[in-house]
Amino acid sequence: MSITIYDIAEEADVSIATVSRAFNNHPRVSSKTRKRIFEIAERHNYQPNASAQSLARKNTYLISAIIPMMANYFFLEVIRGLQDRIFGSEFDLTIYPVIDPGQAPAQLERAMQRGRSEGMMLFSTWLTDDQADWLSAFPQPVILVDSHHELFDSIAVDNRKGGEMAVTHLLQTGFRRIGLVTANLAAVPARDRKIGYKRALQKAGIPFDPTLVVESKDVVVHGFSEECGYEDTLRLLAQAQDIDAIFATSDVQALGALRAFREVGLRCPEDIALMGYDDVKLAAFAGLSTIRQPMNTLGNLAVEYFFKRLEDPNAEVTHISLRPEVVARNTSAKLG
Amino acid sequence: MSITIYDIAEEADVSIATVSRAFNNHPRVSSKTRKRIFEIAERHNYQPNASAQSLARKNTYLISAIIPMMANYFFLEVIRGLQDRIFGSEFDLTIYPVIDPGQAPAQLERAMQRGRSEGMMLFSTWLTDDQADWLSAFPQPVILVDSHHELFDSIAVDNRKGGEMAVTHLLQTGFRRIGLVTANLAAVPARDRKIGYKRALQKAGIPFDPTLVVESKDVVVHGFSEECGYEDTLRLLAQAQDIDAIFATSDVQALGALRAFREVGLRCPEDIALMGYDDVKLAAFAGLSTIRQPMNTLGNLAVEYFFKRLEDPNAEVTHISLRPEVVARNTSAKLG
DNA sequence: GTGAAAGCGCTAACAT
DNA sequence: ATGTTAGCGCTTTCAC
Repeated sequence: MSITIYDIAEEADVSIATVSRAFNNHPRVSSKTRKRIFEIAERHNYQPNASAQSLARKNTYLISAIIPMMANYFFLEVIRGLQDRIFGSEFDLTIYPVIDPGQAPAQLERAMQRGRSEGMMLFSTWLTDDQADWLSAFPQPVILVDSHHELFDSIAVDNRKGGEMAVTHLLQTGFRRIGLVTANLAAVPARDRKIGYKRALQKAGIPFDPTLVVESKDVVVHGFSEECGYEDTLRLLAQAQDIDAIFATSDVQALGALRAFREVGLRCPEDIALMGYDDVKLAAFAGLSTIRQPMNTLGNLAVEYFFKRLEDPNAEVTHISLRPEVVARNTSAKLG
Repeated sequence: MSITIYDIAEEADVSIATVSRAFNNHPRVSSKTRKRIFEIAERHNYQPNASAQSLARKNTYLISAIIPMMANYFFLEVIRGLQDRIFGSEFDLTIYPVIDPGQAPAQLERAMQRGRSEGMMLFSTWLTDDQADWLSAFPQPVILVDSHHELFDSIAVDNRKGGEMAVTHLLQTGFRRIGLVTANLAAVPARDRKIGYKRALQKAGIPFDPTLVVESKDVVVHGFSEECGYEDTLRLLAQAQDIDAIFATSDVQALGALRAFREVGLRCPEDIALMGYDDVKLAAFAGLSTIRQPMNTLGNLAVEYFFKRLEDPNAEVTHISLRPEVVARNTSAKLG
């Protein structure tokens, strides 16, 4: 088999304890033997066996992140935030990707297995109470990112506020008949953004008009796609009267809306304004006004709270709600 | 501490061996005791310790994938391909993200540590010979994806062919003075695509004109960015005579080119045509003609060859070269 | 400063 | 069908 601590010990004519100490930078190893050990290890390309270390130490120095990868750009930025904060620590990040929602439970189970990692960060996944109970039975920390449940520390962006900000921005720019192209309301973020939409109208004293709202019935990606945005926008345009602006619950949907506009010959923002949500790279390119989520911060804080929880498992549960930000570009520009 | 196989054994009044067998679906456990064991395990929320299992089995059932995450959309699709093929197997995928190229060596070392995984798939990373030697000293399989080195199995897309196809497409559509906006030639894919560019010209009997070429000097992302594409295109337009088309070595650069066109008042494709490379989502939205890489297939094959190598470590090294595909959209449309 | 030895939690012969 | 036992490769007391 592979070379072990025993082989090194034998060749260096010391005990395995000394070899182990040398590798763990234990102070009480004479620099002479330390040097000899390293030299031999180097020569044999020796590396400690991670499983054996974990077993003996009862520690893996690994953090699992479970990330649904449908929201392509969003999670990339979040991962960047994770890495920034983790790099330089003793810890290492491993990502369990979830492509199809059906894979989530299996990945959860794997990530939580004892001896795999110290705990996990779960992204953009809404837990049922059953799942939450199951998870909370584990001793390892679980941090929720971009979602919420009372049992776990969570870091999320305030979607209601974000929805409200989007619509308020449109109102302040001078638009009045504002439509909503929303993803499937089975998705909590969509639901929250819609609540924000209504709240903004209410604050402005504008009555809610259901003919100005279309909801995606898609269940695969919950309507968070260009195609859905395109179709739903066409539906909305067909049914709505005097509409002069649209708030779409994501940037990709908004891009679909833009395509729909082009197709029916509407200029944006001259004939109809548009707000997206997320601020993905595409948005800047398309000149799309949108609501930016602090994705890097999300990642940073996730690691932060993970470490906190690791230190003090009994600390009170913390919920952080970050504020999104309006990014005004072309599609919501004031006219004249 | 946490509950172990011993606790279960004691409570079920059997030996640990029986408990182990029950969990590993060994046939020779009476269904009565099996049931009892499961019941007790369930009650205590028992899970085997992964480190202990790996140590005893000498097997982790884990595959490491090292993925540089700068090329945002590309790797997403590849991961999808990986997952598709891996899901349902005994194996599990863990991703070691590389955000900053400087993190790569550390991640490599971690992923290759014995007891961590069965081996790794390394994405879009060109190995120096020293690195390759170092890696090849490990017994674990290493599969190269989107890059190439003679020592390892590799799966890549033929970038020379792709470059040639892009330019040939432009020529066939009727363009003659074709410029090249290339990423830093330190990046092997850029180099290969440029070779393709030259080859296409040569086959068409058109002499190579260096004033039609600009290369990014960026070293961070090697010029694969919208900003670089924008600036380099402006440079090219300033120096080139009678240019009627541009081939950019990536879609993001091409988007930058599009912005540059708008800025100097050039219509595309009426005044100048454009080809990108990759076929990211943005490309379809922008109506950008481009070269599509079979990203899903790349992921699928990576797993395929990983398993093959695991089965037969001494099999001959395989190099697969996939063919890209022309996607003709608006920016290379024939006029009139 | 170094060694001996007892685990860590599990698997897998080898018995019975 | 089940138990005994010897590892797997390492860490960590406790001696000296």
